[in-house]
Amino acid sequence: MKSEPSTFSIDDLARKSSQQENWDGVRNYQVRNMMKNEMRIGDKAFFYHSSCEKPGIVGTVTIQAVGLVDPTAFDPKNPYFDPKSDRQNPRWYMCRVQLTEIFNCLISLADLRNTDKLKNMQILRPGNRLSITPITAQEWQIIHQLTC
DNA sequence: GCCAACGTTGGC
DNA sequence: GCCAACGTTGGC
Repeated sequence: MKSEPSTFSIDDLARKSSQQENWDGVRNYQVRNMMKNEMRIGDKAFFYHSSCEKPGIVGTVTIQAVGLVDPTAFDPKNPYFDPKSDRQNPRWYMCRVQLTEIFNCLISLADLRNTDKLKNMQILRPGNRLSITPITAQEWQIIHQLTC
């Protein structure tokens, strides 16, 4: 799960007293469908910092809730406001994540690219623009072996 | 700031 | 349903 650390970093998540946060503001249909239909409570995800000086994986989260209506779409003052979504017929959904691990060191994008067994990961494909992408159990294990 | 690689929009 | 134009993402 990608987030721009200037908007919401893993440290921001750690500062929450509950160490939980709604993953709101997603305005992409494929990603919405993942949060609405494919994610399951208890699923684990890597937290990835994107569009920053050192892009890469900084820790892991556990999914606490799935398929929640995203209320930011209803608020005209919210940057993620979408007039085409209304409470009777919501267009956008979110999930809720809980902080699980913060890695001692970053697993950089270069580290991921340099790992042969990860070369088919969706996030490494050219033009990948989805803020959430599925990974396999094997990829989960291999990435954990890159931690220090 | 550049640019590739998308996704979205809207006219037809 | 097609497709051009436009907007966004995100690494570099």
